[in-house]
Amino acid sequence: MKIATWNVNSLTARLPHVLQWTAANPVDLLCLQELKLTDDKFPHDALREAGYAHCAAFGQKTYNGVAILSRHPLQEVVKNIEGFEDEHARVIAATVDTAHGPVRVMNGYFVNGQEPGSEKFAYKMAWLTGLRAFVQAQMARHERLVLLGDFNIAPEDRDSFDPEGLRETIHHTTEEREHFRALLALGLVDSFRMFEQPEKSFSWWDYRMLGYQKNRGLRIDHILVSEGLKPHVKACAVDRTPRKWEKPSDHAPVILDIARGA
DNA sequence: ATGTCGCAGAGACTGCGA
Repeated sequence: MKIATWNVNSLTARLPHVLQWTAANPVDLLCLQELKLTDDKFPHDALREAGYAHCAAFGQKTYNGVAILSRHPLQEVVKNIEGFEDEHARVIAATVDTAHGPVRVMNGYFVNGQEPGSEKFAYKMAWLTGLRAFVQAQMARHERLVLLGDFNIAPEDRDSFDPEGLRETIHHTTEEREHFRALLALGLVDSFRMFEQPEKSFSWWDYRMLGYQKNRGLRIDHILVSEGLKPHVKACAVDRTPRKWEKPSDHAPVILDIARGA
């Protein structure tokens, strides 16, 4: 079974990319962030034709918005963080049945935070604290759990094209990295780091300054798996292919491969 | 230091968020 995450930076603008990518990569679940559309505009028909008959969407106008596209039925859909009031649509969770039992999938568009010291950074910290409590509660109920999405955190120096020059700037601060480690401390594993990866592997590149062409990127899109799921993980990789297409999202998809049966 | 996007509400560009 394959599960992917992709910040599409507007599903309206990127629907052709999603259809082209899923045609070549028919993953079982595709978790999207930054839909930038309301639920009444969600393209259910086009996605059903692409094989995703079971979509759970949580959108809003202009900003944010997340969705889980699935080839299999979804159960127990939850929107946003239980116990944390939020005006933004940033989290959607659902359960999918697999050959080795149910898997809980939590898809998040984490707060960007703009700049350390800003109000938006304070919101990012509060949001991360709220998310952690919610993930902990979900983990208590779901042994096999995936937390994935656009974390807007580069966890380590090797996840940034310029760790020295960008030290303690947004995505790189000690506080953000401590939040990331606190999520791992709940019993989650960064599936990407379970495997050998190319040097300078990133998932996001700025549209400006030829960021992609110069590989000036960050690894901020992650797939964390619970200990109960870890033995079944076969692979995790970034697919840079759609970042090279015309009018791309600034993010590339990350794909997790989980063994069937087991 | 921002040379890029996408969106909204205007008003044929500007501001915002990333």
